[in-house]
Amino acid sequence: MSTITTLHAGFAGHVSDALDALVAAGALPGGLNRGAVTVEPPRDPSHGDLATNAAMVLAKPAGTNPRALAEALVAELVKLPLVTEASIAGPGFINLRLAPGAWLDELRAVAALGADYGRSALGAGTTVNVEYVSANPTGPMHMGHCRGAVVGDALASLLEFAGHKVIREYYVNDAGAQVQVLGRSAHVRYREALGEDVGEIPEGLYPGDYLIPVGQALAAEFGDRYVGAPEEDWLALFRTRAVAAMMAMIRDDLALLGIRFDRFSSEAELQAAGKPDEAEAWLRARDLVYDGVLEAPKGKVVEDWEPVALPLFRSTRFGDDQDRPIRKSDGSWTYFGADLAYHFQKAESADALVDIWGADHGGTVKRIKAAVAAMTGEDGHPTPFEVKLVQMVQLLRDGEPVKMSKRAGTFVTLADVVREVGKDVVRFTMLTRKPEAQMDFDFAKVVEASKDNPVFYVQYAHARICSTLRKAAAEGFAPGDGALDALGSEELALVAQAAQFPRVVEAAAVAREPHRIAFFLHDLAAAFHAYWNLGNDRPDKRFIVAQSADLSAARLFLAAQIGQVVRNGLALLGVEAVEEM
RNA sequence: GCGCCCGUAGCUCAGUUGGAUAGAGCACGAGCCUUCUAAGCUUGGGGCCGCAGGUUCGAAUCCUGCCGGGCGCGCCA
Repeated sequence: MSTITTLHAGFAGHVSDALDALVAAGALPGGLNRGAVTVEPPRDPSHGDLATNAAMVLAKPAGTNPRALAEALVAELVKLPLVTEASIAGPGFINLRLAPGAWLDELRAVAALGADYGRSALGAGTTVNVEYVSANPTGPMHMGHCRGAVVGDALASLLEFAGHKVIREYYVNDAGAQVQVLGRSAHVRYREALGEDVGEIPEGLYPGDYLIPVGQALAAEFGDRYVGAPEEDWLALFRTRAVAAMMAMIRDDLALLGIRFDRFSSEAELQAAGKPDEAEAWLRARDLVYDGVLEAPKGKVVEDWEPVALPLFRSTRFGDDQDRPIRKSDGSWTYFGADLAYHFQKAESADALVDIWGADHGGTVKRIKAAVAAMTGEDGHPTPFEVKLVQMVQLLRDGEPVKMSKRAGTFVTLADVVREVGKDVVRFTMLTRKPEAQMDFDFAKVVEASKDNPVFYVQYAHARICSTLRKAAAEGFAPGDGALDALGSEELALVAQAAQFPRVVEAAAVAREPHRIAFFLHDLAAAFHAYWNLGNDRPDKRFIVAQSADLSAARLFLAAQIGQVVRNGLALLGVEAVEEM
């Protein structure tokens, strides 16, 4: 790993050093918590290049006033060679102006670090398990799964880039009633493959054509052996084969989006290995599971409701509204009972857990958080666990909602959408909104090649850079950092914009919000396009200035590094940085 | 009835986790192509940050209560 320090990280350190100097001089008490101290660019660039709130947040605990502390801090900060001015503003902000050399150093850092520019050690090598998609293995992926898939995958990449080890995990729900239905559906297709006229697929089974090849494969393998046989002879077998086929199909769908998982965990295997039993025993020993009577459901009338004694997990002790059953009255595991054990299993090999769920599962967040808290928190340090809910995506075509019905077979598959608009468009679009907000996905708009469409806008910036570098090479100019002093304030402003990337990566990783990268890229692309257009009216502001090899080399070096930052950002989102459009 | 999420320009949305005069795109008005890609840029108007309190040096951001929208509320998955 390189020892190059990026600009923002460097100045965070400088402010910290200045505070240490004040402590050493007796001007500030030691041991203050500096967690709230920030060093970041001010919202209004006219205030300077960097601002810190250190004096304001430390004044009160230090027993002094912000102004006095700021003055002492300024006296330290002006000693830094790259600081040209340090001033106090407003309630006690300290604004710093930096020498051009600070930005030029950053530009060299981008070049030196290349694809690693923006990579952070923030995660300190701790392992984060990110579970996402986890679509039921009963059919192809549809658009309802898409957003969670993209958000989860981008988040995983982001956390890796921010210094975590990441496990990308898919939980295969291959143990519930729905896979029994899948097995029966496969049996119908199996009989059909053997020549039987099965007519309409019966109500309650999966009617999709995607099970036809599964039936054919079963027919080829087993002949007519299971045609008239009782269900207990074939259901487990057919279910297993059908699930395997569905998972193969889902992997193909995911591959279209460029998504791959490190681990597929099977609910059926989890149960076969006795994990839920172990969890129950462990919880019972601590009186966290007891036999109790479940309350009747609220908010709607259930006619056949009968109070029954069930093993309940005391989730109310950890903030849930109600204790939750882990087994059904027939003794089999509820989804929650197995999921609880599953999360405990995940926590054994990770320092933190993140689940990406659809908003329709929001009602079960409290119980699973309660379970993780109960099972990992005995030592007082529960495994950090977050559930990110992604809201549903409304599909539109020219402003009209696309009607979807599983029964009518008109649901929109992920594969169809990716084929129609492309992986990059799907991925970027899904990341241009914070996940917890509802979004529309209009086929007409997302393929539009204009600035209305952020995907093309960002890719266009990268393509322009590549095109410029190609043209320069053809004319005998090459990027070089030998005369970077030739760069002026407009160029340095562009560097300042790009230099935010490492900060944005860290902030996005901490917040688990990959969409921030997408917005950063849009802003950077806008800054680049604006700079580019200076050359329309003023040939002396173009990247290639025929009269000056030095200036051209410096500007091309700048262009190349902006391109590098765009590439690094797009890589996190899993979007291709096209070189030509 | 309860829980979770959302409410910011006419529309679609950001807002650096409590910072300075709240931003961008679309739409509307006015400009910029014998060009390194105009798939772009410049510029103008447009705001009770849902409402009301509270917390503090300081609130779109945190707390409480309302209002409006979405999702969910068997032993389903």
